[in-house]
Amino acid sequence: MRLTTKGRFAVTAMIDLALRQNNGPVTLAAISQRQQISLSYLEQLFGKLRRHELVESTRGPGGGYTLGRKAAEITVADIIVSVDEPIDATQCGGKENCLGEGNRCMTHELWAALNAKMVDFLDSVSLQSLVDDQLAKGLVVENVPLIKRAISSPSVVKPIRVNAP
Amino acid sequence: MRLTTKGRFAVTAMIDLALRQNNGPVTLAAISQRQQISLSYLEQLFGKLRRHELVESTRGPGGGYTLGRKAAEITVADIIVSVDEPIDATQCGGKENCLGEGNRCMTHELWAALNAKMVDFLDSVSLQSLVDDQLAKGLVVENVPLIKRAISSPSVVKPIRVNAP
DNA sequence: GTATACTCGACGAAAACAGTCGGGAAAGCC
DNA sequence: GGCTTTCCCGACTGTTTTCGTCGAGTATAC
Repeated sequence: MRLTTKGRFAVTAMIDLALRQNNGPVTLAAISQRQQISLSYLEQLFGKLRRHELVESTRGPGGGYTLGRKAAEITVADIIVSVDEPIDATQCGGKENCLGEGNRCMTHELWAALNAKMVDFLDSVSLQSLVDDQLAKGLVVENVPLIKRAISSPSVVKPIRVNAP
Repeated sequence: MRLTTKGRFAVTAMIDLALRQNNGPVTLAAISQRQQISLSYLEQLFGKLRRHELVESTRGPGGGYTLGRKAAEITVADIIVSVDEPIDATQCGGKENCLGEGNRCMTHELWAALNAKMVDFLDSVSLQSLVDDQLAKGLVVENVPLIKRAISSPSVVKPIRVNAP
């Protein structure tokens, strides 16, 4: 289990998605704008999330991403493991006799206990609980009118691909 | 809160230290050998741990490191924070108006909840509890006689020098 | 004095991170 | 069909962090 800003981006984006998907699919461009994450980087992360079936995609106009399961059934551990590839933490590769000596790799053993504790913990935190935390804090999810068949509006917010420096 | 292999090394080394310090100070050379961590890298990590007063050092022959407090009073969060400098996780630097708009930085808010949960959790895991886990698992802290010493010896085990140039 | 062991700073290769770019492919709308 | 929207994918680049080395220095014990 590793935890970097990469995992933070993924978790943050997933909370954003969970908060807004009732209006239909959410585009990465919108998340990119709100969370100030590079669109292309989000694409990479969501590619992994999709392959792990945490989100589903819809192409074409009005498309975007939705959660693959209910928010209550997605855990933080799911998200972090999806984007931070496993790369098994033990340098011995799971073998028992890491050192030729009778002494097996102790590092493996010592770390395993804490690692298990952490995975258990992060697996006990659901995406829904984080969403609830936000709502309880009084966060207002403004219903940005996401009308599918809007009259041809003159004010076209064109999401550009390149983010501001 | 960040969690990388660096933190893992530090935690592992601290468990190793806690398991063996009853015989007196433990040298980094011994930890390096047992845990397969580069001696110089350990020196860097323990420099930080010492500056955070998690360990104490004793110079000279028979010297080494001992815990700065009782193992029960050292938490995993203490260790990880010591080696992984803070580098506050929010790109807004804690400011409220990250974006010029009325919308304050949402990323900060969304992440804060989980971050707090994790810090709380890691702060609830003491070094002692990890040590107990190991002992419960039947780990034998053999007093591996790294050198043959005379029967009448001081209470200090002298490990051999590992990295002879 | 000498061996031990911590202390400190500078340096460097390799990996991961964060972001970029360019092109595709499916879907909806005219 | 053509057009736009949006996801999809692989390759590329620059920066930061990891991980480790080296060399010199200081305190302590014998």
